[in-house]
Amino acid sequence: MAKKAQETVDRFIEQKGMEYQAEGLPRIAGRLMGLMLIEEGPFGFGSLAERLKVSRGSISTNTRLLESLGVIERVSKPGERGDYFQLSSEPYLSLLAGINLRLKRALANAKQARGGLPRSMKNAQTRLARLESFYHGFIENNQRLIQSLEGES
Amino acid sequence: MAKKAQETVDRFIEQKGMEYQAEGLPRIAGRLMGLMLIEEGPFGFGSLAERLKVSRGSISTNTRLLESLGVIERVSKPGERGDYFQLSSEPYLSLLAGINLRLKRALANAKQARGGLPRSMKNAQTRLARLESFYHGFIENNQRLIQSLEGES
DNA sequence: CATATTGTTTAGTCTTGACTAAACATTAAG
DNA sequence: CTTAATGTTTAGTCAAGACTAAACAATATG
Repeated sequence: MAKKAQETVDRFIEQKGMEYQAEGLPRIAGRLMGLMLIEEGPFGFGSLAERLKVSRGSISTNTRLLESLGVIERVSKPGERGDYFQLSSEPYLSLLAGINLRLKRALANAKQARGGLPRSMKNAQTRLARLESFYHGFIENNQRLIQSLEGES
Repeated sequence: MAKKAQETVDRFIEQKGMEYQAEGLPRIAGRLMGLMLIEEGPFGFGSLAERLKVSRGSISTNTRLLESLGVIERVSKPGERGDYFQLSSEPYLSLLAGINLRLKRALANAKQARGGLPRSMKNAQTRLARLESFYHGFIENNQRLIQSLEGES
């Protein structure tokens, strides 16, 4: 592979690591995503550990994390013993679903609170109603994006 | 205030604390947001420390964090020495702007990577293009939400 | 000036979690 | 059966950061 391409690949992997870290997720999970996005899978368990220079334990933990998020999947190769991993067919669908789940919980909390307040707390009622409307709009947006992604698959 | 209302208020504040923590932010920042959403401001610096039973240092740190996110603002009261805080007029605008900033950075990273890859890596090109399209859709959604919030203000 | 109030900064504690190395259980291969 | 391989779990280390108490600087008040 050309030197420039190799540099591009490595930089992208590290960038994804930093992006994940900025979102409060493990850096290694981000690097795994970066690798799987930019190189050809499926990837063997051991080869991931070697390639990213991390322990097998970290591969185990972080692949299971990404699996639980639905962005990668564990596959098997005929005749091969070990596990292999690859990007899910629609990684972003699962991601959006997870985001919406948390948003819906927050929305429910706000609604519950507003319901428990006396009518006299008018301003609080208004602020909570606005919060709910924001959550609602966000959730709707995501839902639309989910449908458009489902449409093109 | 009715006992039920008080319980509702307290529960909401703690819920917001947990929500913030789940997003990787300090719990106290979430509690501050919860309080300012559900009770009437502006809130004095010292009263915040007492009300939430945390140190003044924590109030200082977390109010400045929320200020930097644009969701609360520091105000002054005529004749009063201390600082007061209240929810910004449009807290969610700033929040959305911050999200879009990070998304745009990630989008730029993906574009840069795709540009640095040889044409021969066709599948990688496709995967990155899809990633970019996802980011693009998400950013557009947020932008639309921002405009609708600006419209109703 | 002396004292009190206010917000920030600093020093230190404590918890959390990311990560590694090694032990482990399971299963395949010889 | 023995050995090797594979993935998970465990024990332990390390760093990051949330939080507190106290020192601090600045300013108002008497």
